[in-house]
Amino acid sequence: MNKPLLNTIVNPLLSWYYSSARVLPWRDNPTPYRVWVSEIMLQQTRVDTVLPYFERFVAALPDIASLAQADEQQLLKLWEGLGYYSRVKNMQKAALTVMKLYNGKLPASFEALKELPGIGAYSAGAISSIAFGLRFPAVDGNVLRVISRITASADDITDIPVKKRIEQQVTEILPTEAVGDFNQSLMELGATVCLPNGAPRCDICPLKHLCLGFEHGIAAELPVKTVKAAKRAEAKTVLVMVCGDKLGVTKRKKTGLLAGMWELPNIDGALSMEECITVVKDMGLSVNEIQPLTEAKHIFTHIMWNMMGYLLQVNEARNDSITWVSPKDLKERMALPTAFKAYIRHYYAYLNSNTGR
DNA sequence: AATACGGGGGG
DNA sequence: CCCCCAGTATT
Repeated sequence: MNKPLLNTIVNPLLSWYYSSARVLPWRDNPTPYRVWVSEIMLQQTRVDTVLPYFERFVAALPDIASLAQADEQQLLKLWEGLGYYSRVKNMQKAALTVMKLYNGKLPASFEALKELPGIGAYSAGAISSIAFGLRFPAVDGNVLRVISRITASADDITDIPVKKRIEQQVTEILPTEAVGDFNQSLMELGATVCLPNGAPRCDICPLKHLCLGFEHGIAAELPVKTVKAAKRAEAKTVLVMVCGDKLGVTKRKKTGLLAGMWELPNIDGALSMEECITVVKDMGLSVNEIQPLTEAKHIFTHIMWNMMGYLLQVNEARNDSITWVSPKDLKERMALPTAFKAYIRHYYAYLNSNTGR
């Protein structure tokens, strides 16, 4: 029913895209591998954040074969700070499948791509259209917002059927030529002009003359989304344990939050200095000095960590659970989540204050 | 249909 | 603070 309206956006949008699109490294040389890597990195992540990660990743792992055989810690290190770490593990699983089933080349098939771990409807459509020129839609948050505004739709875009309907609407207007460019033009408009949070730049929009949301003065009110659940708060006590110039780290379990990454040893709850000393002694370590550190907060999508920390100088002892690492190894090898950044800083500050003596 | 899963940028 | 982001997998 909106097809006549939506059909009219195709040519203006493509023209605008060819004159105004940002220059991005994965657009320069859109091999299937580079498009794949970029699309996975861009899941729930802004372009500016991705740029340095993308260049470093494809330089270290230039093809699917090298990704397939990479060490997991190397993968996590390349992804360190980018978040949603299962993305890179799923990419490696997919790379192994591609080596086995498709002779090391990504299949030029929407259905086959969507079967691969980490590739859902959006990413399969993006790779299909951008890397292979196949006529499939790539409907991300940008596109849901742009289409909602153009059609003045107040439907809740968190609703699965609504999302399916918009995918269908976009499918109907996909051009036969330059389908990848068209999909990107919709996203590009959403990312640079049809901005979220009630801040669309209708003044500079190439589609304002045909946008129903603009015509009715409700573009800023759209799209409609249901609110998400509140995040829970957790108290943590983080240990910055130093032995000589080495730092004590532990590895997180294989599943769940920050799976498989290294971290500073930490205990649930806010421990007093005395409780902290007891815990560390129970780990088989002897404490020479202890000093409370500043509090820190880290906010995940669904959890908030309220952290207290202690700097401890300890003697090395028989202990299976702690790994002692040099500053160099910490920097070059260990993948640490951003949540511990505040306390890692205390470790480096400690090293600096010691070299002065 | 709801929840788990990171982190950062901008109002 | 709150919102949202070139989403996917699991329950």
